[in-house]
Amino acid sequence: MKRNTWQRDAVRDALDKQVGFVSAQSLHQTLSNAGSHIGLATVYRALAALAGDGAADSLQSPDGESLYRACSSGHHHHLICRSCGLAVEIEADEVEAWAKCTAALHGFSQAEHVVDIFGFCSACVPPPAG
Amino acid sequence: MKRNTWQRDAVRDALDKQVGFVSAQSLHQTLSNAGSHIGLATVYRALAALAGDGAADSLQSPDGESLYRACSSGHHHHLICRSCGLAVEIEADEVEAWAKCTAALHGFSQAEHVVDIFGFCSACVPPPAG
DNA sequence: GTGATTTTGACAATCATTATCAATAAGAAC
DNA sequence: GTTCTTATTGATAATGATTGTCAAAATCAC
Repeated sequence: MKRNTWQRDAVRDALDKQVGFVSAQSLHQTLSNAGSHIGLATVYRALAALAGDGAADSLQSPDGESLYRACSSGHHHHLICRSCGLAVEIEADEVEAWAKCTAALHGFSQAEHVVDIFGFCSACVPPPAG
Repeated sequence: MKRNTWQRDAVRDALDKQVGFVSAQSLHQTLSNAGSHIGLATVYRALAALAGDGAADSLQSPDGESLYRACSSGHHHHLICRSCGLAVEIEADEVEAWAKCTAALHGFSQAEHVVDIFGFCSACVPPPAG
């Protein structure tokens, strides 16, 4: 049976307070700074559990790190600022339909899609192109 | 000045022969098995260079590994089989337009998008749904 | 409270990737 | 062809995120 622990709550709460996506490492730092003595492995486990339950979204940063964010509900996508981490949830019915259709057309089953946009938000100065 | 080496050619050739996406590690294995004494770090460098030149596509697997594939040209997306690695290049003008528009709507600049679909191709038996 | 069992946490282990740096080799100049 | 400059290689160490281990602690049912 699944048990409730203050650690899991702490992770959930901390994730809720984040504006954008955060790594497990970073969230552990945040919790530690706030005085919590939670273990790093526990943060990893809690985040994985949240993601599994659909209570959190996870994605891979371009650097290959796993990032997490409190998830409002259901399946959706994001527009993520490379600089400040700001994440905007995107309604993408259009893309959902396209993805489903494309997968089916090619005979693919159990298709999951990764659709995210990384860029610089209006508040962040983009570095010189080139 | 950029110099030509057999190592770079070997990596390019090996990548061309692959059906789907491969990791740097895996490509290095392949080359080694074929009798090549190329170094692992060199494979990483060559792949990064190819990706930088637009001669290869790279993406992150759900496990956080960087995968590479010889790239026909331009920007496109993929439908990737989790089992056999088969990758189908997808024309996604629709999604391109959507991504560009969405980023602009929210004031994002220098937007890059990640759009890939992972699933099981018709030749591969999907594991029992959990 | 008691007991069965899940969960935690410190640390070791793993794994992909990157940095280091002396040795090598490509290409230019002659 | 020889010589020189310097980009490139490769063996290995270093890094850094993530996962495994397992005894100790905490949770929930009773």
